[in-house]
Amino acid sequence: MGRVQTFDTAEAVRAARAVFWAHGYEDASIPALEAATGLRRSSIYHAFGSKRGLFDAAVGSYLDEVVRPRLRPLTAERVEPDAILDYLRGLRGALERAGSFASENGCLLVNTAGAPIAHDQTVRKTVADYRAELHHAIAVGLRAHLPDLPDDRRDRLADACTGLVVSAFALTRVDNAGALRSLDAALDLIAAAD
Amino acid sequence: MGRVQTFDTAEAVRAARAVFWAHGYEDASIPALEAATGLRRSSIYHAFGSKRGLFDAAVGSYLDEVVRPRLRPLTAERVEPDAILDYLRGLRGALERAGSFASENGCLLVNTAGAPIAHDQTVRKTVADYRAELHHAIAVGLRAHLPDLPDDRRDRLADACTGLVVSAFALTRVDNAGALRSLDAALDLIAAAD
DNA sequence: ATAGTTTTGGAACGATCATTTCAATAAGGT
DNA sequence: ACCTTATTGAAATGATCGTTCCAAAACTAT
Repeated sequence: MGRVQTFDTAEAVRAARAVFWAHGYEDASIPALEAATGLRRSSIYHAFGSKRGLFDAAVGSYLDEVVRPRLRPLTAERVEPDAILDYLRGLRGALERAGSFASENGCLLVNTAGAPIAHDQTVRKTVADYRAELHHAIAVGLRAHLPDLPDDRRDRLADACTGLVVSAFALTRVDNAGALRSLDAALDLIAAAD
Repeated sequence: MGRVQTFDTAEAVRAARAVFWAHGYEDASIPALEAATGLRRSSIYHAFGSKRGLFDAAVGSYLDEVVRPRLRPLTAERVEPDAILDYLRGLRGALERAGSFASENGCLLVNTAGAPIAHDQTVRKTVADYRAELHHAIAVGLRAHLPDLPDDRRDRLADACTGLVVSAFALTRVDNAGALRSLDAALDLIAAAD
């Protein structure tokens, strides 16, 4: 055994994640990634192989540390009846804070969906899987909130809520007020289904 | 008067528009724009000043030739009761055709919303205005379809439909089926409000 | 035809991009 | 303390980026 890695991989990926999140894959330059992670090119290439490798790691970290923790109350063993409302309100709160990272940058994966790198097959699948995961969590949350709603109606309501969450993410950077209206519309739909 | 411009400006802008639409602002290279328009750099820079100038022209052309024609039946003097349904179904039809330009590339402005260039103030406003225009047209269409619906309820329904249209555009490149579900959810909401 | 003006082709610009290379450095394991 | 192996710093690679420049070509107006 020789020298051991001095930096924390997860920490470096988190730092890179923020850069990709804010600037997108193509505009996240190696110098910017160096500055954010505190690593030199050589270390980055040694640890992740390529810019793309680092991006993939960042996406994995985003799913594990950002997306899924937020979704957990909706997918846990026992789901509280108001978990879906808490989720949407929590998201609204995050997007509401003017100048916050979330309100300025939305969702890493939704941004990616419209970016050039989305022509890549693997990336497409990642984003599509993310949408499915989001939809599933929302559907489970709706079942706990509205146990008497027929399955097909609940699934349609989940489609609407999922779409509205996606649109809030897609819009927030450019039209924060519009993004909040999307989330309010989702909360309204759920209230109306009671 | 000297030599007159040999190419058709509107035609060149249309060609450039397709490049920006498919690849995004930052990944639309000058060589690609030259190839698409059939113009040399010098002509492009002479006519539009910069890549950004060409992009702005492309966005204007997109609004005038793509967005507003589609929205016209919703904003005309007389609005047919089913105009809003026709709009959503027409959009669905366009996104449904696998491999079509629309299904592969969504909306130029929604893609732009998540791209790096969206940090530019002017671009932000353009996209926000677009969303407002879309929302207004949808609200007018809903008024013709559901004249008895109270104003506040109609406005909320318009928020939901607008958001779902945006999410369909945001998703289609990466998850076409998910995009269609968003539009179906919008059609469902309108049907349920009858 | 000629003069005057604009467009155009082609080459060159400096800047920045992602990636590679390699020697110097650092830190286990023995 | 030594040897081995991995990490790191720094410089260089070739490619491509958006932009500029200028002389040659093209066309209108007189």
